[in-house]
Formats: sequence, structure tokens, C-alpha cells
Amino acid sequence: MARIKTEKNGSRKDVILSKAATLFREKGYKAASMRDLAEAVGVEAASLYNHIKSKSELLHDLVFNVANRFVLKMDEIESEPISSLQKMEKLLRFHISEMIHNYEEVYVSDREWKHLSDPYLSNFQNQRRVYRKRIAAIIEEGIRNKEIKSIDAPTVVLIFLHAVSGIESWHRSTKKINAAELEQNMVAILIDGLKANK
Amino acid sequence: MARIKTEKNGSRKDVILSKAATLFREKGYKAASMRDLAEAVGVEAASLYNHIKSKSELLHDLVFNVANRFVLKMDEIESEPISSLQKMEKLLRFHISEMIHNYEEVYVSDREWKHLSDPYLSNFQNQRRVYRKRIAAIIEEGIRNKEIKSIDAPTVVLIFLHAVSGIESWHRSTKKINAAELEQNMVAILIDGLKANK
DNA sequence: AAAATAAACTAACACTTATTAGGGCTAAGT
DNA sequence: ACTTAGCCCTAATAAGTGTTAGTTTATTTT
Repeated sequence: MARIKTEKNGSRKDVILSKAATLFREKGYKAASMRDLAEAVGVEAASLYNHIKSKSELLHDLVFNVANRFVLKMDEIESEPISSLQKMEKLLRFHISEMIHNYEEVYVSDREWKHLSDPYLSNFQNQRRVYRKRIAAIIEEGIRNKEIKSIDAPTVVLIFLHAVSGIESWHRSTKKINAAELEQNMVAILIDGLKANK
Repeated sequence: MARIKTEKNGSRKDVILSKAATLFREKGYKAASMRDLAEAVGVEAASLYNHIKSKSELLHDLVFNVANRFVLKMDEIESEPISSLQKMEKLLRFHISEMIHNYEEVYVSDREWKHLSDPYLSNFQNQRRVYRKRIAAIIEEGIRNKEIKSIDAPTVVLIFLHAVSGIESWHRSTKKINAAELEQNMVAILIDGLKANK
């Protein structure tokens, strides 16, 4: 009877969560079955329930872990005494870094949150809306200070967030440039695109 | 016995396809059941099979309809005697317009193609790869001509494509700016971000 | 070593899934 | 008026879903 092998300082649930992230990314939450997950973990499907409450709990945990990290970083950036453009750059670099180093989770959080069920669904949507408003507020401040060109802030937010999620393609690409270079290129295009013409 | 009501010049299959697009966008391909679709169409699930071969055929049709439109437009733009930056702008505007006016289909094509089955899956992935390379080629030409700043072309493609798919959020947003304004804002950020510093 | 706990197993559950078969209604074409 | 073909129905099927119960095996604690 082969037990689930844990990393040190990690619970068996962590192992399951990690495999679930990969599986949910590859096949989508709905198409990934508990039997698939069990196979990936190396155990029978029923055995998973010694460690988790339900399939939906897995999604929930993944999604909110990610969401919380982003909110925390936003708190930090907001309170720093730097220009709006610098804030945007910091935020952008954080998003890129998250997308590179916690790919599976972040991707799942981004694409599969639809399958959350209430009250978590509306909770998440709410958090997301607030987060976007906070980004928009930074941009609008930048526009007032004439650092950022006069454009519709929500549109910038939308471009910003989705552009970053494009790193997904980079991840899958075979001949990829290195991570630092990718980051530099993205910053060059997006932050330059924001700057007011002088 | 309530028949499927068609628009003039449209088959019943077209009605089903259109409802399927909406449903696949809302719930995802896998989570959208044929019973859901039947209800949306106003008929029993089994009756759908008088008009379609399978659920997967629906996805296939939607995805390739969209893909073909994009390839066709690319052919057109490539052969025009205009600068690379102008080509990029034209392409961008086309993507935006498609995303605005054929929202459901384009969105499904973008997010749900994973659920295609071979040989259609690899076929689609191939088409997609080629399409991206064609965009990259335009950008690289622009870099050689010093119109576009010297950056990694695949990265630009990635930003470009995903930024546009962000229009999804605009679509759902309640207080949205009008479509023309949205387009102008996106062009301003992305095309300006590309321009070589003079 | 014995007892207690944790974690795996097998078997089964109640549902939902896409899809097929067969029959009847209805409109169009002759 | 009669046939034909198109369309929809009900009923059923086989496969797949998440999850629970009960039992057995491994590990940890006493």
C-alpha cells in the first residue's frame, strides 16, 4: 500500500493541492476527475477524501491562496512613497513573477474561478472587482500628476492584467527567452505605453 | 411540439451553434451539458441530434469558423503596401472589432479549444502557431526598419493577443465606455508601446 | 509488544453525462 | 388527398461523475 510521499514540512493535502493545480490547468476544473487526480497522486480516488473535504474545496483553496497573495502585495505597494508609474511597474513585475514562479496556481485562479460555488464565487468576484479598482486608482493618480497619458483607467487595467496572463504561452513555448529578459520586455512595452508624451 | 425558430436565411443548426457559443462561454465547454443547450434552444436534448452530429462538432465548428476569419484577415493585411506599424495597428483593430462584435464565438475559440479532440486539436494548435509566427514576422520587419523598438517579437505577440482578450472584462462591465473609445485607448497604449524612441 | 491513530483499500451509492432507437406529429410536394 | 421527409418526442443505454461506508494495512504512541 503506497502512501503519498510528502516533501518535508508539507502535508499530504499540499501534495494533492499541487497535483490538482497541474491537472486543473491542463484539463480544466470540470474535465479533471477525481480519478485522474488520484492517479496523479498515486492512490485510489476514495483515499483522497482522507485529506480533503471535496473537489470544490481544492479549487477554493487554490484560488484564494493566490488571491490573498495579490491583495497582500497591493497593500504593500500602495503604502510606498513612490510615483504612480513606479507603483505600476512594481505591480507589473510582481504579476510577472507570480506568473512565472507559481504558474499552475495562478493560471488556475485566473481561468477556473467560474466553477467556484456561492458564497465563494461572489466573494471572489467581489475581491477581484476591488483589486481592479485599486489598480485603476493608481493609474488615475498618475494621470492627474501628468506621469501617465490621459486614457481610460479601466481599459489600462484590463490590458495590464490580461497581458500578464499571456505568460502562459511563454511557459509552454519551447525556445523561450529567459525569465528576466521576458520581464524586461514586458515592462518596456507596457510601462512605456503608459508614459505621458513629453 | 415547439420547433426551433430560425432567423431568415439561417438553418436550425445555426441557431443551435449560436446558443452553444453563449453557453460554452458562460459555463465552459465541459460544464455545459446538452440538456442545458436543449433548454436554451427550447427543445428536448435528443432532438438536437437531428441537426448536429455531436457535442464536439459544435465546439469544432465554432472554433474553426473563428480561426478561419483571422487567417483570412492576416492574408489581406500581409499583402498591403503599408508600414509594419500600420499593419500591427490594422491587425489590432481587427482583433478588437472581432472581440466586440463576435464576442461569444471568439471567446470560446480562445478559451475552450483545449477540449477539441485530435486530429482537430493538433490541427488547431498548428494553425495558431503559424498565425503567431506571422505576427512575429511583421514585428521583426518593423524592428529592422527602426519603426518598432528592439524587443523580443514573440513577447510582443503574447502581450498583444492576450491584451485584446481582455475585452472580455469590458463586455461584462456595467459602466463601459463606448466601443470606439475602447479601441482608441487600446491602440494608444499598445501601438505607442511598440514605437521606437526617437 | 499492545493499543491507537492515520491512511490506504474495495465496493458501492446515487446522479449526470452524451448519445441512440423507435415512434408519432406536422408541414411540404405531388 | 396521400406520401414523404423533416422534426420532435419519450425511453433507454452505457459510461463516467463525486462521494460514502466499511474494512484492512501501516505507522506512531504508549
